[in-house]
Amino acid sequence: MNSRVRELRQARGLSQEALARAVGVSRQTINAIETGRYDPSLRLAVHLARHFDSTVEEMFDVDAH
Amino acid sequence: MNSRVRELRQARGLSQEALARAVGVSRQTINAIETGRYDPSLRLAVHLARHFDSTVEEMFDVDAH
DNA sequence: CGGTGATGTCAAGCGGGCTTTACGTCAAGT
DNA sequence: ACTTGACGTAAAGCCCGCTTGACATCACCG
Repeated sequence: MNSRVRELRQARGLSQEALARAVGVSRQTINAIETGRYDPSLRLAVHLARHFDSTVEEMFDVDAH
Repeated sequence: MNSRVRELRQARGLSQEALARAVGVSRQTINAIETGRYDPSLRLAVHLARHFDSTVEEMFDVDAH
């Protein structure tokens, strides 16, 4: 699933680790989502969207691939 | 996780089975989500929100419980 | 050159999301 | 009384989301 996590994270100058701590998951989880290795849970997706003042629909492209 | 799936489904006069078919999952999955036994995946949550012309954030209360 | 931060990825393990199959209950209608 | 539809739930099994721990690479900087 494509997402704008990396784009938004970098736009704010955050490391994967800093974002991971901010949303309560491990650094590897953020990396896996950014590299498309797996999709976040609904809960994590909402937390990520909130963190970037966005919405789930705007941040995650459920239709890609 | 609380959701408005049951409320919206009933408002449209759909059975769990009809909704399940519409969003591409089993009837048991819809039932489990409505009864709070587990949370939908991000993909399914988006499909459900779309089906009801709503948004993920409006349909699912990630903070409940 | 040596150290540090950021990133990518792997492996093992746990629990959860979803499936199929299968029951049981209840309401409504004939 | 019987059937039918809708719902609730259980069990077994598969795959995925997430964890910790570990290792490698690369850029940058003293």
